[in-house]
Amino acid sequence: MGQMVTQADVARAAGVSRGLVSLALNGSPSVASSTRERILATAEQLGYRPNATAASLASGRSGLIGLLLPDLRNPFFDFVAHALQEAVAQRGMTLLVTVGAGARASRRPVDALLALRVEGLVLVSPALSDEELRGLGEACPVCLIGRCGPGGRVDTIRLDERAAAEAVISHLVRAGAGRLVYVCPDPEEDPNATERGQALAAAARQRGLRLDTVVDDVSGVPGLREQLVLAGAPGVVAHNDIVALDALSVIRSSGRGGPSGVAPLVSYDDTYLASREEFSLTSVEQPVGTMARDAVRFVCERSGREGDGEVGGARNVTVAPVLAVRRSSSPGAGPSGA
Amino acid sequence: MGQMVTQADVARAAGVSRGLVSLALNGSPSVASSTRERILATAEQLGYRPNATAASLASGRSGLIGLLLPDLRNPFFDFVAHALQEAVAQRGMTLLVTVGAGARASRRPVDALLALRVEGLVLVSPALSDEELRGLGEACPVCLIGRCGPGGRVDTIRLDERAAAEAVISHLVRAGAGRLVYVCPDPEEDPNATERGQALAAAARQRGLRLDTVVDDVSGVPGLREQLVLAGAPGVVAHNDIVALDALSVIRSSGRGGPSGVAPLVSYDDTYLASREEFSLTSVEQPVGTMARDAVRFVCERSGREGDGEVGGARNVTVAPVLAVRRSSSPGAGPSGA
DNA sequence: CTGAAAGCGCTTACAG
DNA sequence: CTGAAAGCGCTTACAG
Repeated sequence: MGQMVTQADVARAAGVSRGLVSLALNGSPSVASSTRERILATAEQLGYRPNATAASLASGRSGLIGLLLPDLRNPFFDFVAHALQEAVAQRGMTLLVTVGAGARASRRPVDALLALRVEGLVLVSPALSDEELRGLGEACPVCLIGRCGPGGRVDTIRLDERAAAEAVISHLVRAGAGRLVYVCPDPEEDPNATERGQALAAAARQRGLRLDTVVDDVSGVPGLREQLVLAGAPGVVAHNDIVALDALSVIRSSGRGGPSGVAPLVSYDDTYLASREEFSLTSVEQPVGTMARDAVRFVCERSGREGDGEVGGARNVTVAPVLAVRRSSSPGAGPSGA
Repeated sequence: MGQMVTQADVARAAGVSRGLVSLALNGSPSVASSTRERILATAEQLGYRPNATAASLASGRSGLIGLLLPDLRNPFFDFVAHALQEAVAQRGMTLLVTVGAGARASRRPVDALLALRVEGLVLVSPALSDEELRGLGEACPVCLIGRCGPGGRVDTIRLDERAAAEAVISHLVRAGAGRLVYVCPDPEEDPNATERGQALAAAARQRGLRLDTVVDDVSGVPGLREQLVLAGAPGVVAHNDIVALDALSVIRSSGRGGPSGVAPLVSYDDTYLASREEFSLTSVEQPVGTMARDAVRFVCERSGREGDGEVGGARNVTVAPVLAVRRSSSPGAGPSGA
């Protein structure tokens, strides 16, 4: 695209040195405001566009924070991205998003981010191994959201799974569930499924209840259908709102003796899908804003951009769940959508 | 994060010159394979990580393609991002995603991308003015998806709105609609709403049918509810699948005399939401794969990376719609979800 | 097949 | 308050 105009061009046109242009453009207080004005006007007029790669190379800081998302289909990630965007923009930095699910597909985007010398990396439910994550943590400040900590220098922020499981199960028991079914995606896709399943199993066991796990895959949730025909309606826990939609349609279509589902359902993430009238899903809400702010702060502290002194080992923060109760867990009220 | 190891470090350790390391790392054929092996091994062992910003500065090409998405909530954007990702990866380039809806919120992410010297910019339904877009087109190869062309050097790829409107309206007429309602988001948010509305209005007018437009905002779609109580069920056109969900719940909840909605509904984008059993939306499908491939090719041609010679003025490509017919437009069959 | 050298556009001490 | 200069890590003709 033609030749880009550089600070040198601006300096020449404004009759000052190259260094001064840089200072003026970056708002250094040690530039006379009259000079600054003139330089800015010249830059504007010449159509000067800053070159962030050159600045990054020279200054040693890119002002970039990288985000890896498994996909862009789950509205929960929209929450997360927006919240991070805000925390990042507030620091005058830029958020770069890349997408990759699974270990293989995550590697390339992450490497690209590292090559751009991001000052921090936020990974949401990454499918990378603990060992790989620790390795990343040595190369760059890393904070995980929604995945348990691999150790090393990697910080993590996640839901208190134990408390969430407790809240979910006790709610379902109150709704009349005598046994439980956990519907989760392929654990390869969401590494957190294993941990969540264990927390739920522990909470169920404590009450002497049985918990079965079924996987939601491309063929739907045949396992759930089988569970529903057994005696006694189970309480159903969906790993997230997306999975919950699949579970919900199985529940509704297998409703024994009535137009409404009989099995109470609870899911996680509390996205807009959960609050939609036709689903009205009881769902575990996470304080995404806080999580995002902490994540950005953590990586900035590790990069030396903020805070004082060295950050030592991994920080593992856990946030309290809030159960947003809706109709899916009180089938008596009957779902709408009919 | 400690000091990163550079090519100079690798050169020293391997006992070769700095230039040779660069050539070896980039797979230049003019490096003896034995030498290359040794250099690669040394780099690996030292934990060398390429610095893309330095490479970009030195070579004059970043290998980056920027994508601006309005949000990450609409599953259609997941399609688009994945398809672009594929086309970009195939060229060994990297896709950088940023998010911003509205003119104001789009500016910063776009500037950040430009500062990183992306070799091309793909903007999905951008809310920027024609003038701004033409300006961008002077600074960088730009391709718009789903928005009409601003002229200048900006290429565009979009649905053939005339053909789509024709297909949608004739389908609704066959489904018994005697008048029409178009449900769209705030045109500030999706600049394509205006154009789509006009295409629909033209198609309706040609049949002597009336088309009213109602806006879907935070308060829901009160306008649609009013329309539905008027005499004669209208055919409803939703601007996209997200809007369609809102429209659908209004239609279902206002069903006069039966459990199923009476107004046939058609939407655009054909995302997974449309194909879900409980919605079963008739929706206009777009060939996203082709669109993405073309978009990447267009910007690469303009950047001089591909093709021969200069690309002149704007190329405006239009793609044929395909109507995926489902139950929402044949209310007689009755929606599920009961 | 290999090396020495210039330069990409910027930032930043260091002198004045 | 301003300027001259070194250097960030890499790529790439240009010689050998």
